[in-house]
Amino acid sequence: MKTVKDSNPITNLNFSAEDQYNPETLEPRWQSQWDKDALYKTLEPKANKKGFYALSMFPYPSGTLHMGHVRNYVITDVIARYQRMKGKSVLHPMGWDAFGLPAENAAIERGIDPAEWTIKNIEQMKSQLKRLGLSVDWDREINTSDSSYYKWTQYLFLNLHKQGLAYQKKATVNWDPIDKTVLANEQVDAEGKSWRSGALVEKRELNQWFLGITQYSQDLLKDLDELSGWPERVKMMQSNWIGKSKGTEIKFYLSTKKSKCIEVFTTRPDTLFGVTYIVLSPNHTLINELTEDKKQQELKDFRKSYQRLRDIERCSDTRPKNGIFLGSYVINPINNRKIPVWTADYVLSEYGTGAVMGVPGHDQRDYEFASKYNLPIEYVIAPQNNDLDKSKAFLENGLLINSGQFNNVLSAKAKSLINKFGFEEKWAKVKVQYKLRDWLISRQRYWGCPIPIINCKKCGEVRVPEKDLPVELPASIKLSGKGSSPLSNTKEWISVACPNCGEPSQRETDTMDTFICSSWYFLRYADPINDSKPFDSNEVNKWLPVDQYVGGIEHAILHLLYSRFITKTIKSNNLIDINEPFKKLLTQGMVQAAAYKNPKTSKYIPANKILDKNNPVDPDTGELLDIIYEKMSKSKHNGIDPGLVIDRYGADTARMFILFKAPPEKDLEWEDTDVEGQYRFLQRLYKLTKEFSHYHKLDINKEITQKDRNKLSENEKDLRRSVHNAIMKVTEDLENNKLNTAISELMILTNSLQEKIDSINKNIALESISVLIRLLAPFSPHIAEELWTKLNGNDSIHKQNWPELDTSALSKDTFELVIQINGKVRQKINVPANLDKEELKNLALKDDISKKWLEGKSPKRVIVVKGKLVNIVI
RNA sequence: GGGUCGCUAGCUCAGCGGUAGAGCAUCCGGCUUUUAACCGGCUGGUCCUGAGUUCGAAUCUCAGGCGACCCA
Repeated sequence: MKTVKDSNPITNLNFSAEDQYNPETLEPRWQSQWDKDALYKTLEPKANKKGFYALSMFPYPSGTLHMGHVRNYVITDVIARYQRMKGKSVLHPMGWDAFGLPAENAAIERGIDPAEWTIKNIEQMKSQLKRLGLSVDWDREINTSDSSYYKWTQYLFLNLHKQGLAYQKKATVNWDPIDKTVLANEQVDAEGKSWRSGALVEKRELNQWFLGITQYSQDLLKDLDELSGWPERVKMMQSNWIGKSKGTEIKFYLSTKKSKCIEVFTTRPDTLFGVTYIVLSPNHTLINELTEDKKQQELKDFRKSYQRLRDIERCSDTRPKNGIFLGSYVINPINNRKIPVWTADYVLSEYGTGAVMGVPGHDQRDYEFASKYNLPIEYVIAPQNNDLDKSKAFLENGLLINSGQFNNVLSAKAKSLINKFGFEEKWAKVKVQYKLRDWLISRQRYWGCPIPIINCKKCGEVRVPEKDLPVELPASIKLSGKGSSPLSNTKEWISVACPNCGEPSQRETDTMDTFICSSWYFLRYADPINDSKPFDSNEVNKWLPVDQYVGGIEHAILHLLYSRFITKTIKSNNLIDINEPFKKLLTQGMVQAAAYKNPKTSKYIPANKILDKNNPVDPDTGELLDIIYEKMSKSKHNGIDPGLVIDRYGADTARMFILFKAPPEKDLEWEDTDVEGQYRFLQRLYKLTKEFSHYHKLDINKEITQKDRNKLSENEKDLRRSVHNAIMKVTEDLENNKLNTAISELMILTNSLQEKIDSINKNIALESISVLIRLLAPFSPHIAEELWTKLNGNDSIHKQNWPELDTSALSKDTFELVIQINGKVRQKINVPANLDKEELKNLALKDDISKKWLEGKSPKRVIVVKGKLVNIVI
């Protein structure tokens, strides 16, 4: 169009309505065709070749698909489709994390059966999901709340029980007063609120089931090193969560009773001379014994106030610390000094030994505590170079002072000397401490996987025999949401004969944390309908580990840590070969949208009530509103329904937008105008191809011969360079999950194609279009398939090979040589590509510009970068 | 307080020693059997700041600023 007029100019022609890009009809048509052809059925990996496993974190079936889901599944889908075109057998499954509270809440609030509610929601979400055109093999769909699945969750639980990794103990637990259930620590947020109900969490003592994840602390930490395909920050978060610290356990014997001692854990044995008091956590096992009679009431009161505090708050550096003196003393083993025993709210019973040594001179929290209660502050470490500032705690390492035989020793050295000394004297031993706690899995809830244990008066806790699995949830029971576990009210279900002795016994009425269900689902996908075992090892070993796992950053710690843990326990049972379940991890960012907030009232105003989006005002008060980009949510009135976007623009546009707008791991801001931009891009490509196929009945399946290649015009060479440049860039970007820039490259190629299409050989044009739509296929599968068909391509485009890069097409005959004078660009000249350094130098020096700058003098220095520039230093 | 990652066009991002780029948006023009328009074109930049290394720094080093996340 731009240069040579073609006899058949193919732009600006008019087509009838049915020829317009119409995703509304085109997309469902292809979706049902793909279904009919079973196009996305999982193919067996070729012999001795591992398949590619592309996995999205499966959704909770809430009933409504939101943009976060769309982003997650589309990212994974692009990766799956790309790998298929690269010739891999791909496993790309989908399922439902279907147990959990919302179903139960629906039952309580509206009397709906949780199972029915769940199934209805799954149907609804599945049909919404299908509109996205995902290349999912739905034959492998799983549902964790279906007994065909949870039978095997129970089976795996029994294995854990056999290994001693599932056990009961009394525990102070987080009690959610709204949901009336126990929460794991991880389900309590930094503000001490339930992650689901938002209620302020309380403390209670109950008998609970735990999984012994702490037995794997070391492995879970160490094996993070294997995970080179994980984001650093996720690994760091896991590492922090596991929280390894090396330190010393030190015994402080009672001053009155030489046989009894308090053990404390410290990472700073070098400060032992500076201990001026000991603090027990308010729940410490020795606390009653160490409290004077007249202080018992005070202790009771103190504990009461302590109960209400949340862990995070208690340990916070900024909060005032409270404590009481218990009235007894212990002896510091290194200097035989008598020091008082206190209790305080800043010491956690769950961590370490539940007791700490107070070193106010060298610990911030101890310093504040000591200052508040007028306890002596002693300095035993001094900085090497500066003076010691006695107005605050000195936290760093340094030289020991006031420390007897250890004076003038450096902290690091002193630590090992004191450890050794204490070890010989039998009051110290080196210990590795982890912050990680065992995983509390009991839930006093109905809609979860029943724990397959029978409590017998004679035999104790007895495993349900494997042949009796699954222990099914009793159907249609009344749920009130009040009191203890709903299962404890189902008399018939509970009563059962002990499998050991046959005596009347009772079933366990707690159900499992849903995180257990989701800790092995990625294994089940490999063999989803096996009814004789959870999965066949051969099937698992064909696909696992997951090659690319995609999901939200909110699962950086819990779900991923639990899945790693369960995988390791299954491996130790020799059921699978893998040590780590997820080879590469992509944590996608949130989908955000503009929310309009009145800064005075903190109220969010729905967008449809705002007339001018650039200067939003409150429709009621006329006050100016803040525009904030926040995660889509009902309360902020900024949610955008994916269904409506697909109605209006089609799934391909929705996919393109969500992939293009930001790199996958970053937050994405929804912008209507940008969605339209994507729609226009697809429409332009559609029209271009459509018109081309209308005028040129060429065979897309025919290869261009080398002979023809040798006769290419400059324009044709340029286009071919763009084509292969796009192949290179898009491929690289896909390999690195840089999906946004990949789409940008597709646009660049489209523009360059459009510019040249009328002035070049039509076979070359067709070849370029063929490459372009194949590169587009993973991103926009429907339109790519439609255009492929329009061009009479063989079979489905999704069964085509990924375009191959011809690096020779990238090279140019000439290039633009930059001439710099003293590092500044002064001239650009076109030169042949094959010149060597000397020739380039001479060419540059001969140029008028250089002569002008040199004024007849010779240059101080000339730097030549081949294929790029010459820098003349004067 | 410590750590990690960012800061490049209005927006989202590439570039990571050698010519500052893409897409979208804006703006202008054209076309029309347009009305989710389309086509063409033009704008637009102290590459957060300062110092250093270098023939040459957006890129490397150091210091500072701002922001996000994690830990305390």
